[in-house]
Amino acid sequence: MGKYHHGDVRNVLLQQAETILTDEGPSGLSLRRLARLTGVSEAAPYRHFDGKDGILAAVAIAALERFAAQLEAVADTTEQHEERIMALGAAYVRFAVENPQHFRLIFGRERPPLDQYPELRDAADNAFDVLQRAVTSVDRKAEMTLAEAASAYNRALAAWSRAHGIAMLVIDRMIVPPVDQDLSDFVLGLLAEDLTIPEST
Amino acid sequence: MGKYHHGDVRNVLLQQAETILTDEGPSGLSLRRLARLTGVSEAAPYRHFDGKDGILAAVAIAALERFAAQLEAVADTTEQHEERIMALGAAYVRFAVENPQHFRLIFGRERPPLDQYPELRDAADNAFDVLQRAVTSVDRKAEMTLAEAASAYNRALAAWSRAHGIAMLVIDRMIVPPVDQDLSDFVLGLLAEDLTIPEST
DNA sequence: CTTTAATGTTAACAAAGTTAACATAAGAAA
DNA sequence: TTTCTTATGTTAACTTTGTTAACATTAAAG
Repeated sequence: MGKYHHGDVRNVLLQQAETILTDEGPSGLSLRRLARLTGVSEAAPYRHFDGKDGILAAVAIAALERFAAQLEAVADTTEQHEERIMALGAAYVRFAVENPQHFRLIFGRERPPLDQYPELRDAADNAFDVLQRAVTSVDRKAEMTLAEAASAYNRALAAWSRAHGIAMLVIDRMIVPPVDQDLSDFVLGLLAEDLTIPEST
Repeated sequence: MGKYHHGDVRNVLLQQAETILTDEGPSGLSLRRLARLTGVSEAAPYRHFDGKDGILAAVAIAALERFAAQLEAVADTTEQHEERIMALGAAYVRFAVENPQHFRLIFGRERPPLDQYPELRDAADNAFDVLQRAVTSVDRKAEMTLAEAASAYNRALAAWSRAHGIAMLVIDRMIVPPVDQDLSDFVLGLLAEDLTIPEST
């Protein structure tokens, strides 16, 4: 009975972990259950990953790479600067809504410690670099004064935190986007919203 | 030996749970450890709470009440509408920074299900009502047209999500507030930041 | 004083993460 | 080919946790 060495267990485990995580989130992912579902012994995953955090890190890295790629695609296809900021915000929220568990894994407390998984740290840094480059228009940085650069950085933080807040509140169902409106339009509306007091007529 | 009935175990448990949660977060709070630290048998907490979720719910309710009280205090002492929105945002972030674990408990996945703890749901509803009332200036609602009311609601969502995003990214250390600046000033700066493109000089 | 409800206790169970000890397969070295 | 080593699996154990059941004691109601 060739139960030993059934091929690339590592990838099958990762794939299965991806499925479980999508359905039940990081805390619902049990290594033992994962092993059983994969049809392998309960200790087998430890041959391929550094325990549970190791698997979560691997899934998080893959998620961050998809996230970064989607953001970059949007940034690359949007010429106008302001428009690009908005489009990035919408893409950011869209990723969160379409991949809530992955989004939570990327940002939440279940994320393995960055300093123990250098590749995870790199993946995270890269994704946020994409954001920041796109928002601060790095291609013009050479011409910027210090004050301009500082202002650009603040604008990046503002844009990021707005998108992040919307994403979080939506996936936590504290905010329910209107069903009769496109998600992007809803997000763009919130991003563009101006908090200064409207003129009293 | 009067080991039985040492007084109000419930409150001692709650207090101890509060301490543990502050240090280690909801997932670090183990019922058994809590019982041991409290000097009571490991099953005793079940006499006073509906399991782990019950304790978390109790802590979350208390936290939400403090949260709401702090927001309300700020809302009440700020006259000007725009200024009030900003001040609320700063207070929102301040609570998160000063009580990161409680903030996470209120919003995160470890929060017990609202539909199983009606008091928790009430506490949450109340806190967000305080926010929304303050932002939409409910005292003028009678004079509003439908369009104005919709716009006010959108402004409330925008303000909320901005504060929430800053709060989350700061407590997750994705954003590190400048050490040489007051936290509120930093937050107010981000809230006021305008994403429209700056004039090219 | 008796009865009962509240509150504690100990003991057990299942599930999870993890590690150790052992088994087998595959490939390198002889 | 035969042997040695490494990678990969397996089983079995240990610890911690959440939870419940069965039993004990106290406080209060009747």
